[in-house]
Amino acid sequence: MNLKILAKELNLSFSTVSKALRDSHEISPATKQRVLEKAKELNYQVNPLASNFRKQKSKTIAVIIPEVVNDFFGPVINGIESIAQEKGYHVLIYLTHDSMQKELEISKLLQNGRVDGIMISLASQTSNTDHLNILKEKEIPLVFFDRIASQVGTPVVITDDYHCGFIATEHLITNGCKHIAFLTISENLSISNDRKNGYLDALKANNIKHDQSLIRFCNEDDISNKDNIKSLFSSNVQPDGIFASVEKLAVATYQICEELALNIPKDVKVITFSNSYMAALLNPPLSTITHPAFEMGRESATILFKLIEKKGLIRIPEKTVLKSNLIIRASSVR
Amino acid sequence: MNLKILAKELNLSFSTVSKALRDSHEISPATKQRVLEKAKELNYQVNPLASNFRKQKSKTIAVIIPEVVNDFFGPVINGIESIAQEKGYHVLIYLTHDSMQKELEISKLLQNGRVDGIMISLASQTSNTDHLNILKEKEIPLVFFDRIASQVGTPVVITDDYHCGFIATEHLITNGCKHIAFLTISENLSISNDRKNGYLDALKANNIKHDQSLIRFCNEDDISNKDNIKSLFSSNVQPDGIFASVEKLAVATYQICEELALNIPKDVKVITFSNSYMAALLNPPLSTITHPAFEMGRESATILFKLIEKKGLIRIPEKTVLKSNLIIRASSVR
DNA sequence: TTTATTTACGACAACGTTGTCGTAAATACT
DNA sequence: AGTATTTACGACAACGTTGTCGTAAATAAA
Repeated sequence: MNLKILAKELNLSFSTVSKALRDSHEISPATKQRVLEKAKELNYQVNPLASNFRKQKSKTIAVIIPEVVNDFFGPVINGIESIAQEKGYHVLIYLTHDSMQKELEISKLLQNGRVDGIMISLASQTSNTDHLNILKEKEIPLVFFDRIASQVGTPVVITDDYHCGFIATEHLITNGCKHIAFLTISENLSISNDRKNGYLDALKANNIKHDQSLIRFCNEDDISNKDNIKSLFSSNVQPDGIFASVEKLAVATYQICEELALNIPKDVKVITFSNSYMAALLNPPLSTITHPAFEMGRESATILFKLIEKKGLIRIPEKTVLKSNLIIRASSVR
Repeated sequence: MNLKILAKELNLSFSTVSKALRDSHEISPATKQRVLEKAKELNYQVNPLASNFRKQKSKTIAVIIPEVVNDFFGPVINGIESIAQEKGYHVLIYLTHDSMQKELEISKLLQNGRVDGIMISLASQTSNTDHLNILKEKEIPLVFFDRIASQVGTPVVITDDYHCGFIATEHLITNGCKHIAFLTISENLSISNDRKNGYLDALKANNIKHDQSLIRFCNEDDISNKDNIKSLFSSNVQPDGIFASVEKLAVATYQICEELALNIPKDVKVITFSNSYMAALLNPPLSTITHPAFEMGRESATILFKLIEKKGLIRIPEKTVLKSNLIIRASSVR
């Protein structure tokens, strides 16, 4: 089933049929009608491979993320997909598992017209962005969200991580914490650094001397992370507050506290970045800074499609900042 | 940059270059070497749109799922992606949001060669499978996982839902429950029915009369679900055990119990199907039946690729059953 | 009526690749 | 030496669509 067969059935040239199907003004309404009916009758659908090739457009976007087992990236994909579906685009998913090498390989796959645009949230191991600069040079529409690389010079969508780092820390201080530990996952990641800077500035603003040993870098390995956190409690300055920059570190903290028979929030208060709806059901209910993940997906997809459609080369704001939500629960109040 | 330009640079015909790049036996090692070097130098990469079109293969598979914000479908995608990446395939994601209409539209998009194969987990609203039979008739490789439609006659990958329904119910009975409510989400879904049948048979095997009012069908609306669950406790037969077939219903149950000042597990015991790693941290820790989600993704992707590659038309087992895990925690023991 | 313009369609050339086929030259077999 | 076979490459025709261009016929303008 293709245009030629359909055209033969209709006694029309296949270019006429093609134009009729795409509602070209060159074709009379009567002919369009005939063509459309016959197409429906024979269940004709354009061959997307041929069409994409001819137009050198794939009607597809790529989403590159570190992982998908996660209450943040899930809703982000959801948001992206909702916009893509509206626009008639298809969504490819690529996982980096926080590896720069994987991210590099994936970028290479996307250099050659396979997709019309790319949305990416960086791997935590990504320390340079040459591979992304190449995409930018090839003029492939590119949008960063959450874990961004602003130096590439494409639109970015983020949350107010610095501010949230600041107010979450201040919240702990207000609730009596003097020794607040900060658990983070990467020295490369924009979000980690923004959150950390918010934390540091909040300490400074409240005249609390910052203790480098209270900042702990964690990784993918749950066991070593737990050891890392546990060692906090056997050091000179016992923390009375823990600020986790990602959910899994808060969960690890809960487990360590259980193990060490430390009461949350009496002995140590906990707050974390997290999008889990189950935080409220934990024992005790966990205070969180919650991202507008779905909106972030929608917002960044919307920007990407503006880039793709380039309606008269609109200027797109370089940076879009969405507001996160501080949700105070029992784990962080006295 | 394309084959023609590359060929001109090398003083070779473009078909020779094409063959050299694909390591054809028709080309001498020396020439291959030359071509490969030049290709690298000029950073030549095949145009995937042209190549896909010519070969009528997209090197892409589609994954159709109800939602992605979920501790089950996340790891499934992860598993699928890990196999796809190995095989050099790309992964398209489509969300149905449990709507049959969306599922139908998506299937239509995939009828025409856009993908080389499809993996699907049915929408809860899907009540007939004509749209999937069409895909099957068009001989597009198709694999169902978890929420299957066995009548389509393609390979399916599932867990032992009936058995888990049985043993989870029996576990509650062993712990003293006499009136066990079953919370489910759909009358169409294979998994719901399998789980329910396990539940019913366990009751029968233990000589407990089954009370139809203890089976509650829930939907997408959290508020009406809560009302539904709440009404359980104001009926004649107060349940002393709740078996939720999906996590969100267990969470709703926790909230209702909080509201009604019912103690879990003293007043009512709770067990649920769930893949959340946070179940252990709830108050009280929640007993779960946990699926091997990652393995299910890998297993079904592996089967799909066998179908795609059809190495000598291998026979593929119609049904693959993976074992789920019953994890007993405080919420269900006396 | 003559000339300009619009309408409605067909012919045809891409898009970049892949695979089949043809064929000189080189090598192997009688 | 003559014939058969292999090797290594080039020519070329697809794949199905889209968009440009050309052109009869129909309509409008003069």
